[in-house]
Amino acid sequence: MAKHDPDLSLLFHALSDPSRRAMLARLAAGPAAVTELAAPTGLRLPTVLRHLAVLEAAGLIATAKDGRVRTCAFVPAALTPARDWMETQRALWEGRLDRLDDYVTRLMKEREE
Amino acid sequence: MAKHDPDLSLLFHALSDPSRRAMLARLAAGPAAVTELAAPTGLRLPTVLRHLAVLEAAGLIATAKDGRVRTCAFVPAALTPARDWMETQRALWEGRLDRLDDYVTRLMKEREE
DNA sequence: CAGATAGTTTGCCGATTGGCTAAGTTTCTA
DNA sequence: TAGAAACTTAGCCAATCGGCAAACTATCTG
Repeated sequence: MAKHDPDLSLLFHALSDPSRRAMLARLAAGPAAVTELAAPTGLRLPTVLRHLAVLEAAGLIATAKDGRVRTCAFVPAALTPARDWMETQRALWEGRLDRLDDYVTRLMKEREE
Repeated sequence: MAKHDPDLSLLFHALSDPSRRAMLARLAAGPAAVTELAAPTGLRLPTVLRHLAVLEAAGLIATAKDGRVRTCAFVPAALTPARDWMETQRALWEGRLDRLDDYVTRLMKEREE
């Protein structure tokens, strides 16, 4: 129980840190340079760079270097696997309710006989 | 940049482990006892208990002890903050596109003059 | 060319994580 | 009531995490 869905693990892990979520939120409003992302966090550049590496490994951002400036951009499509997984859980849950419903209905019918 | 949304951090962190996701998936199909959850994972009971503690701290499951058996149940509503956060990011992103669109439109108009 | 700018790499630190074994505790059940 | 069943607690371990300072590498800009 460990090898499956490594992407999903990377994704949820990337989202589990407030600083990373803050950077993502900033990037969702438009691309930004590393220093620009670091400013509001109060974190040092090396720390920010590592957060960005985590986000990039999860596919949540894409970066490119132009001159001495690295520009980062949000990749919203990366969120869909997470959304899909949660939706699957909900569907499973609803399926369970349906089956419970069926069960109850069957019980009622049997009682009628 | 650390105090905000502690719940969201707990939530995403809880979802970032494959064993925990597997347990949640099992629970989405209906309540189960601790040993029952442990079986398919290949993990020892103490390890499973700690995973369950993480899930419960995130509000993703509720547990209750009846006799010597602890029964665990999925709490699907706990997923909504995560879903909402992702939806907010998407909305921000779309807002950005709209603004880009406005910008382009304005440029075109200026060019016409 | 001499700074200043913007990243980047390296290496350290304490805290947290995910795993285990061993040794309880509580609750059935024969 | 003796033993099995089902957790539970305590404590250990290696690996990862999130943070930092210091030193280095490019790339502008005056």
